[in-house]
Amino acid sequence: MESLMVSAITDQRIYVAISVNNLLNLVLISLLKLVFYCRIALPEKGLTAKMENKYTLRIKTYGNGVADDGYKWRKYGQKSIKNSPNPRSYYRCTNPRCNAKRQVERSTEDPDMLIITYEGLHLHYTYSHFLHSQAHDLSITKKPKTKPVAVQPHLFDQDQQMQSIVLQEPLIIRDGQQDNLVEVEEFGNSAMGDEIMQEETLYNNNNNNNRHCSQGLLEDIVPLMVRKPSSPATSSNEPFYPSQASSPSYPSSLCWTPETFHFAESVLSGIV
DNA sequence: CGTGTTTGACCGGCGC
DNA sequence: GCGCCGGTCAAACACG
Repeated sequence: MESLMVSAITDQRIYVAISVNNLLNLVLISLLKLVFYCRIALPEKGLTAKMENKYTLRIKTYGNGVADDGYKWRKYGQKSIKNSPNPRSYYRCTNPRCNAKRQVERSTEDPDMLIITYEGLHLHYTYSHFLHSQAHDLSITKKPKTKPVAVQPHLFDQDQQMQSIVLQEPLIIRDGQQDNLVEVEEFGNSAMGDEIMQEETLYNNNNNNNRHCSQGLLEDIVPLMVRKPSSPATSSNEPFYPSQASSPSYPSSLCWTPETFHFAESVLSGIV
């Protein structure tokens, strides 16, 4: 089983396929620009209806491994694909209530690039989210032995788009007509390769004076892997279990300081 | 023993 | 109808 050597990552690129054809999406893109200095590329047209609930992440990694996205996946197949030297692995969410799937494939052009295709919606929080809410005791450093219980997501009643967001789906906001490819390139990312203990140490060190360092708005709309690409992503079956008590408090390389937030707020107010 | 991976077999869609 | 190909199944196996 592969394990991601996140410590080797110095320049992580995350490509996120999302829909951008409404104001909310534009706001999101603006946020991404602000936080990640991301470059935004318009998509190629012609994505079919088949792509509904299907979206692709392209993740630049250094070393072998599959980035963890906070969900727990079970591999159920692997196939060699025609005209591709790299096999494609098929994963299914281990939550029995969840029909989410993903395919992981190494890019033919760039061996360091992983192409992760998500399909379906998660009907639960990420495990990291769950554990955030569960881990009142900061001394928790081990994986829980019991399987995490699915938590009912807070669904917005009328808006499927918002369901995707709240469910912490990979970054996607869908309006059904036009998909854009957003390339998120994070510069100077630090704190790579943290072990959980190191995370905890970081947390404890920053706990008092860095509480303001919440991820704020992005917390709810950017998936774990995007929010926190420096998370100690392990193999796909060993999800990242942060030791922090609550997600807004844990230290992240994508620290969302009040200054950043106010800056973004002002920019966004300009947009809106 | 429980959980997850591996891998060959099987199935269904699609093009010819 | 046939063959190709991608996706899935499930038994065997590995591992902690």
